[in-house]
Amino acid sequence: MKEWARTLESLEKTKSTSSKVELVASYLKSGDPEELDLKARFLSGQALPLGSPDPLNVGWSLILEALSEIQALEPGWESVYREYGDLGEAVFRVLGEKGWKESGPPVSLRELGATFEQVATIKGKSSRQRKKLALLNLLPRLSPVEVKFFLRLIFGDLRVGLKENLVEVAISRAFSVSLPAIRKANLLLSDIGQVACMAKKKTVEQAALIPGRPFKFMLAETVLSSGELFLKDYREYLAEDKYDGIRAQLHFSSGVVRLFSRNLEEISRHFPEIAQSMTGFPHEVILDGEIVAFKDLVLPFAMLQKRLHRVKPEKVQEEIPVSYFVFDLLYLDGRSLLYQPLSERRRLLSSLSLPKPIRIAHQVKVRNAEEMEEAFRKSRTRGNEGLVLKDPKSPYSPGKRGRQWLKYKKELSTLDCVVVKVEWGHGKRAGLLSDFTFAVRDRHGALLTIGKAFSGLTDSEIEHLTSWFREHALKDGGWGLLVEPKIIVEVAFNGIQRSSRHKSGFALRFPRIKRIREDKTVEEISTLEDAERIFMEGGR
DNA sequence: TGTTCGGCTAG
DNA sequence: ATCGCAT
DNA sequence: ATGCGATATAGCCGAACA
Repeated sequence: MKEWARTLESLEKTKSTSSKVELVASYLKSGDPEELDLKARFLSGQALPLGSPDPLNVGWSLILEALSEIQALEPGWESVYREYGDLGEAVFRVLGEKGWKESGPPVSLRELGATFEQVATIKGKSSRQRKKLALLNLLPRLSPVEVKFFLRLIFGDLRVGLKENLVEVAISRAFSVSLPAIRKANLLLSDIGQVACMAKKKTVEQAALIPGRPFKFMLAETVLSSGELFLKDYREYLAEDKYDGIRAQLHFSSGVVRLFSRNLEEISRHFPEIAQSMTGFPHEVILDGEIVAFKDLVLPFAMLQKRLHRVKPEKVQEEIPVSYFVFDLLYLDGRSLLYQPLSERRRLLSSLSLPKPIRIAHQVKVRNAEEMEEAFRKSRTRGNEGLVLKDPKSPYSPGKRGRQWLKYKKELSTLDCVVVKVEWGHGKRAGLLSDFTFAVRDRHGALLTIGKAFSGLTDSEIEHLTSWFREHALKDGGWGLLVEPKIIVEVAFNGIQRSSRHKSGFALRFPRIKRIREDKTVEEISTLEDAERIFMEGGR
């Protein structure tokens, strides 16, 4: 682990992408070749292989308990935490301060990996204690830097400016295998460790799509207007309804149905009606689509949410039935279709007759802005969010968010809200008040909170506002400040729903700050009635 | 039985 | 989702 | 212009715990 932590320390200090890649490439080539898979995986911030059956189930509270048992948390550690906005960094500082020395045999990456897998399998009574014991077996044997990255790895974010994408680049560099070949192998196998080993053995070309084994999903980018799509040359898009549900990949092979969610988790048992319907289907297929709550009509996402993660879905199966709207066919009877153009995949898809709760996604061709707007309106009428526009010639490029798929959604009206509470940020936002709770007013002028947002402002706006908030604090709660209701922000969002979390009785879905309204006063902000109106209009 | 925690989903 | 940096 | 990394929300469920 020493070498791993040293490498991460160097990465943390360098901004340049090319130096990072160099560092990682030489680290991958050095040391014990038996540990190559773990090196690649741990550098990507994954404690467990993607799609592992059991998660770690280790979080803040358990970590804090374990740390206090080894006396790693001196009184006052919280202020150190606030200074750096990162638990790993805070513990690193505290341990350094007290001259902490590790003792016992050093921890190898192999042992680290084995511990993670063991921790994941621990379940049942007193599992918390047993998980903690497993962590305590390692902690005293780690140096302060190792502890720092050990904790960050558990949280799944190393915060050194390197993610799996750059690890792929480094693998390509280290073993002189072309980057596209590495990317392709990784998307098919979803195992960066295995890909690193194959690169070393020069066998990446053997990576293939395997029915039953999930791979990364193709994602879409957002477009704001129909105008921007048809400005340039003549184009034609396939416009599909954008369903508001959960994305899923269905594999049907050797009589077995497996459904996977976007993070490659197997979710088959949560949707038995989909799995069962495929019994006896005459083709081997891999499908891509969206699982939606559906009862004659498409139901809102909130309904589907009640079915998610249910161990006994039968209880709600009748009340909240689901449909699987399929929009892509990626594999058919022994043949991968990933590199076939979308139009061809779609043609083959339509030729299959899929069983009942599985349906084919609504799709039309659009050639100009008018047709696109028309398709958009119709999609909304069917209860869907908008459109996904696809280039008919495009291959299926998993893991890529490219301009080949574009999503177009409705702009919901915005609300002007006043900021009443602000909280300290984390990581690079440490020391900045970056997280705003805001309110609307009722008819008596009382301020009722309706949401919390952090994105949408530039760094300099946040910096500027931080000093303003410091000067206009009403109360310091440690985690942040209650502030004078003077800063008005225009908030955009994707939906509004009833909620007990906020005093207004509503919560916004995906709120983000559009701009600061310097021209408005608190008397002029949006009212509870405004929120109710948007709610009634079907803001969901 | 109610509460806390961890993890998952969406954009 | 958004911003900002690196290339 | 593009790719990548960093920043975080609300709601819901189940499992473990008190």
